[in-house]
Parts: sequence; structure tokens; C-alpha cells
Amino acid sequence: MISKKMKYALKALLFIAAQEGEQVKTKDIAEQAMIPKKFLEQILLELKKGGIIASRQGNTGGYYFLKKPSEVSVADVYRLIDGPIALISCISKNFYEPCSDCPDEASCTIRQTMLEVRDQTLAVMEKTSIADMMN
Amino acid sequence: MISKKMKYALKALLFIAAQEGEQVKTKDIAEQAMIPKKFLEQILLELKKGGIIASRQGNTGGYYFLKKPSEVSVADVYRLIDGPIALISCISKNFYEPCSDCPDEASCTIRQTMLEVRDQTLAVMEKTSIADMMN
DNA sequence: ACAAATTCTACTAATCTTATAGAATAAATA
DNA sequence: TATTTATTCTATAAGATTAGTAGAATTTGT
Repeated sequence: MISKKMKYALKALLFIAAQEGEQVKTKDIAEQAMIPKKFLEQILLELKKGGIIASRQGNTGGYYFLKKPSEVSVADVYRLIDGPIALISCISKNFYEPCSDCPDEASCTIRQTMLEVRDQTLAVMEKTSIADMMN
Repeated sequence: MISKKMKYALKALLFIAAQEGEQVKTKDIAEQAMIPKKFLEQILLELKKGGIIASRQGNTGGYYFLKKPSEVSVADVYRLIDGPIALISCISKNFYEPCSDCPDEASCTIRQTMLEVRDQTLAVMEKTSIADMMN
């Protein structure tokens, strides 16, 4: 299951993308997408640090897309917010870590299946952009 | 990411399956598969309640497969130990729950993508049995 | 009776999730 | 320049989940 944070992140990005380049206020996103405003602030900040969106401060400030919505995949957002897409860390592309209880990675019997799941999940998440989800 | 519990469950089932019908002691599984014994006890109990394995008590007791290893899928184990396979509860087959922040399920823009991920993940997990993983 | 296994219930430390609070900073405008 | 209204930053915290531990009760074979 994805976290609420991830779900909020996607909904927020979809809302910003729908405004077609215009700056969007946190308050508006929070109200329209039913997201607690203070929690949303943190999420938008993470998306900003991840290079997906940018912001302008001050009175007329707000958030806007840095990349094109068609160039931001669900996988990008997932990795930024929820971390590894793989179901076990020893097969993760971006978050690899060896398993402490695994003496030999090559002979691990559950690895192959988890690899298949990872590949299938990734195929969907990488091919789907924020722009794709808007339709 | 799957929980350690889920990983341990799979490794334990694989170990039991490898003994070909014989009863296996918790202690042996724990040692061979590098799983904390007391934690493993709980996991085996859950697998038993889920109808995958059965046990005999007493001096010569132990665990053995109730179903055939070829009839237990990774999806079965996952649902028992880690719960929903779907990434959001509103598309889960076995653990459906509506989203509190979603006014209208049909118009939800992230639902379609999550549905695709679910279908792909499920395809792998349902076609793969414990017996399949042994090779 | 004894030994060795499973069973059952409770507890716990640590981490993660889901927020909330409030002060600091920045920009527009009156 | 003072005010207003945004974002930014840092800290805190309640609740849930994870990953285990502890110990007594029960069962079975010898």
C-alpha cells in the first residue's frame, strides 16, 4: 500500500498540472484535494527538493511545475516520497541494500519472484506520467 | 516493500516444502533460515490459522504442509501476512475500503494507474506457487 | 514423571506515519 | 516603511506498525 503522503503528492501534482503553468497556492490545493494544509506543505517541499516543482515566495507566491507533467512519472514520485519500488531491498535499483538474513544472494529462492513483481510494477509506473493520469 | 515477517514466512514455507511432507521443527527452520525463533513461532501460527500449514504438538511435533506447495501462491501468503496487495484500499479485491479523502471513486485520477499496478503484481503473485519458487 | 515440542497471551523498544505548531523569511502593495 | 499573505524551516507529538522477547500452559512420546 502507498502512504497517504504519496497519495496526497499525486493528487497535489495533478491539481497543479491542471492549472496549466500557473502558480498554485498551497491553500487552494489543500481545499480542492482534501489534504490537511500543514501536511501538504511538507509534501510540496519534498517535491520541490526532488526537482519536480518549484515555488515563488511572498504574497503572490505559489507552486508550479519545473518539469513538464508529461516528463514526471509515477515512479519518480514514488521513489521520492515512498522510497524503493522493489519489494525487497536487495533487488532495488535505486535503494539497493543487502539482506542481513541472506547468506547468498544468487541462491535466494524468493529473489526471482520479487524481481518479476518489481519489473511489472516498474513498467506501469515508469510509463505513466502525471500528464497521462489527467485524462 | 514486504515486511520481514512476509520474507520469513516465505523462507519458512520453502524450507518446510523442501522436506517433502515430513514434519519440521521450528528450531530447525529458525536455524537454517536465519529467523529469530520466537518471531518465527508467531509467523508459523499465522500460517496455520490461514490454513496453509498444520502442526503436531508434543515431543515429536512440528509443522507440515496442509495444502500442496504447488497450490499455495505467493499472493495467498502475502494477503495472510502483509494484507492488501493493491496499493490503495479502494481497489482491493479482498480488503476493500473507501478512501476518506475521495469524494467520487469513479472520477479518481490515480485509481486507473493503481489498478494497472495491482493487476500486474497480482498476475505474478498468483501464478507463482511455493513449489515454483523451489527451483 | 520427564523432556521437548507447540500454543497462547502479553509485553516492549524502535521506527514510521500522519500529522500539528509556530517562528522566520520573502514579496507585493498601500 | 508597515502590512499582508504567501512559502520555508524546525521541532514536536500522538498513534500505528514492525520486529521482536518472555514466560507460562498444553501436548505428546518415552
